[in-house]
Amino acid sequence: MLEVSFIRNNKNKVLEALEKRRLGKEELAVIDQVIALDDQRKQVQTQLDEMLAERNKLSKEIGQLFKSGKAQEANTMKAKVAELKDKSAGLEEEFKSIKTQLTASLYTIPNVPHSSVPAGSTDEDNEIAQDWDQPLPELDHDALPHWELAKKYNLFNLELGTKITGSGFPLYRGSGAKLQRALINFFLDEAHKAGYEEIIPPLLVNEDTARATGQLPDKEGQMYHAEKDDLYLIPTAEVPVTNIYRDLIISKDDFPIKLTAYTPCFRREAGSYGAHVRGLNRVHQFDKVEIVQLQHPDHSYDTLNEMVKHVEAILQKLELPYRILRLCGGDLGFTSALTFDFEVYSAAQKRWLEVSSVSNFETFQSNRMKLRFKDGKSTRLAHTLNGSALALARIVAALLENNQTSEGIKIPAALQDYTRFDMIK
RNA sequence: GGAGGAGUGGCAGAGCUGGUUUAAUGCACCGGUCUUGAAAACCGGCGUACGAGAAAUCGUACCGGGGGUUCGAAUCCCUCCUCCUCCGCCA
Repeated sequence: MLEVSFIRNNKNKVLEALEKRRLGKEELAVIDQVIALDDQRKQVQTQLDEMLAERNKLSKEIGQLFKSGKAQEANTMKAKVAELKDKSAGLEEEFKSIKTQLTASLYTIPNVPHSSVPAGSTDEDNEIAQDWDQPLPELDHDALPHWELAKKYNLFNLELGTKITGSGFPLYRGSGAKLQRALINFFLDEAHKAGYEEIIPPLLVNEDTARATGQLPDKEGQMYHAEKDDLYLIPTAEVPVTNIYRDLIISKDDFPIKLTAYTPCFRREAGSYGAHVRGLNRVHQFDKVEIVQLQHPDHSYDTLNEMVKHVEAILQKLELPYRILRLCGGDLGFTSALTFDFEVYSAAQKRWLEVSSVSNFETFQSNRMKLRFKDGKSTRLAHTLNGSALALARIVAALLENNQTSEGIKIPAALQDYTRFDMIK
């Protein structure tokens, strides 16, 4: 979330930025509410602090009086302090209530978009930052979409997933399962070569963790919730991995911190059925290798760029046609300041599929999770970034479709070391 | 799951028969003196957040989380969480 001090000092900038996100007048009004609440908070705190100081002082005196045997005087003073206590109790209530309201308001304010974020409302307004400049693959007219290929070569089975769990939980088998494992190892090795430390995090997280990265409050609907234990299944490894550094003050010299993790990801994706979500296009459980970086504010955009290049290099090795989108204000995630989406071309479906999202959250997450660093004498919030490198399900869809031949499905050269086969037959 | 023990500042570790403890002390860390340089020694500094103030500085809160008793709580009570030991179960 944004810092109140930032909102106070940059009110107009914040308002302009939020307009870029296409927020309505009501949502913009929250900025003034926040400032008003903060004014109240300060006023009440000043009064309360004075009262408590007085109480502390008198209590000490009472102690002294008892020690020197002046019980009579001490008892009169006790009554006085008791009175003071009643007043301060009321004030404390008020203070807590204001702070609760303030926090609740702050939670509704999304991140300020970076100046380079284009105006726009929907995904149609996203800017193509880097287009695919070669001809797109053209398949024979009898080319199959990946869900048909899956049946033909026995690679994954959606009906079995539905039988075991429900729709959107694919079951991979045979070469399909091997391909999945190969991709995970390939992605992890690429991250390792780029200097990321590998993490295997818990897949269930508590409320504090989900709140720190921005999944809670308000986005409960996205996550599966194990109610009995009040734990959430992670929608991305970003959540547990970034939270490693929750409530920590690190040194400036620790930057950059680079972490990677493979995890399954669970997303409820309520209410989306139809042709455009067939096969692996949109599922409730998918595998993903995530990269996370913590960086000094002065260098986070260089880091974002580096992460974009990392994802790009992987897609090139997989020989997949891809393009990079700069998300517009309306499509930008709640917590992000700047996001680049990667899409690969899936040749049988003849459409672009989102396979990665690389974002700089600046201090939005670090403020929530109190992730700071020492910069000389001052303590400052760090910048957090993350990106998918990469999400598997749709990569698999594109690989299968684009590489189908009459003899079988070709495996890209870079992956053959991992699959140990060069063709799915 | 059963029984017992424990959670204190970056770490170690006192305090826990409630009131000069504003959390002792040591280590680590930072600055200084000394030294050709370093080490050692010595001196000083050394948490976070918020508030008041031009500033110096002062104040408030925080001893696992939450609540309570009291004029006053690290210290007493309740509750939750976590860790350790033993027993049981188990990949």
